[in-house]
Amino acid sequence: MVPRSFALCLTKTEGVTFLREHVALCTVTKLCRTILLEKENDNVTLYDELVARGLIAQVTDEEEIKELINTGKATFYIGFDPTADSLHVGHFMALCLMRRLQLAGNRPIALVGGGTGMVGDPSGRTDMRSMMTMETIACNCDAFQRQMEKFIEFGEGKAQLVNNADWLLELNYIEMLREVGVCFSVNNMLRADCYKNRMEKGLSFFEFNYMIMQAYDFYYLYQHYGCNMQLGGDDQWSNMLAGTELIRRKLGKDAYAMTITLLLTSEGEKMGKTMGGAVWLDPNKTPPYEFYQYWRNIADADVLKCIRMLTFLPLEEIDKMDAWEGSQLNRAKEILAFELTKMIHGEEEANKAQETAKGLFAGGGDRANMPSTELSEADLQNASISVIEMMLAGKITASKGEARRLIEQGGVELNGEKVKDLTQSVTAEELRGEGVVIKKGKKVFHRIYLS
RNA sequence: GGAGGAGUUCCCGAGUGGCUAAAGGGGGCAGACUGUAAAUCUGUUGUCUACGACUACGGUGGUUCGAAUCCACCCUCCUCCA
Repeated sequence: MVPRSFALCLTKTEGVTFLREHVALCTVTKLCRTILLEKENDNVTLYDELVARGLIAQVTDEEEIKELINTGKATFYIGFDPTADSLHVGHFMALCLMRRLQLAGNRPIALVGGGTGMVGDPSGRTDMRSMMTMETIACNCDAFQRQMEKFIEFGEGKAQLVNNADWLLELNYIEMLREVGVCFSVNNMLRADCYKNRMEKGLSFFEFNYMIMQAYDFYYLYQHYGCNMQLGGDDQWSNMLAGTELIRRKLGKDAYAMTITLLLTSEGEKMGKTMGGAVWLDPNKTPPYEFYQYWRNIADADVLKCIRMLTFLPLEEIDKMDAWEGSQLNRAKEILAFELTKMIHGEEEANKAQETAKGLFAGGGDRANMPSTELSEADLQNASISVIEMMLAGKITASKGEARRLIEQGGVELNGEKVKDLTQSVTAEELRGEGVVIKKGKKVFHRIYLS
């Protein structure tokens, strides 16, 4: 993957979008606050709500943590490793949780792993991550910060953003060993789940240290920011325990850890993966319409779980949906897709995506917002272009061979008509204005037009 | 440091000189059936200027009319011994 410089990512339109989204989010924030207030009146505490939503996987000390977060006394951190130039839906849950906790008065610390990113977490991995350059990491960290600002309020007395490069990079090896290394038992570390599947394939000493670095982060934040709790994905459990353990040994103090249930599909796979890779939060990497469609196409078995875990809809409302069956669930998918798109891209974009989808699947419809590709005269030959060429230009297929195959199998439509001829093409005239719509399979619509 | 083993297409994994763009499975994509779901059945799954050509079995050279298959060196990983 080619690292994109952050400056490049921020186009003028994105700046506008950003503002718009931010406004939309503030509305959501207000809404959530009212919901939460209502909750409090009903004597449903934050912790209970998190449990009811199925968000909590493991905790180190349930009673203490309950007390801490319900009373807004927690200062907690979540780490994000800068492995890409955008957050994806996997991070989304963590962001939502931060927000939930922040709304209840707790102080979030978002930690970007500029330092740990230099090593890479072996958890849940069967092979070593490729090492990233310093520049890539720094650029990714910046991008993360931008995106997080949409969800969490940063500032004095509010959420804070830290980068562990600030303290990890200057550590001295020998000092580190003497200070921290003595607190870890290799025997114990090897028992950790996250290393188990690496025992077969091999685990380098380099990666083995990841856990220690993460533990050190917690230790550092505890001392410098009064951070008393760490949140993370369930796959982080061992790394997080290492942190509480280190704090106990070095400082004789208690710190807590809580893991978030990993969002898996009913097939047991990590949510948010498509053939094109992850589902990103950055509209340039995953356009709102595609984002919407991802959730719209979710399996029956996963809808309610997602609504419960990811949206801010009141629990009573969700409980009602629980009774929904069969094609009624289709409605639930629509709600899920809409709510999430609204949270990430703003209400306006969510409406657009929904209308576009409805239009397309009901036939005809509004062409303006579907994914589209603009061609120029230079793409044409003799004032026309073949369907195969257009599919390639619109990145609907990866190769001409694939496009051919699809046409042969009857999987391509042009303006609602099945394409039967491999050489079929359209003229420049037809491409002007609205252009033409190519449909691949049942769900992929793409508009091609001439500038 | 020593001994042995492995590296094949998106993944797993067959393949020991031509019949191999490479068995089988998984995954993906498409068709039928549906609810933009799942399951099932069918087809398909390197690229292209497409009855042909080109690129591919860790890397680089070599042997041969011909190499994923044989040889040399190198790289990476695994297992056992120290």
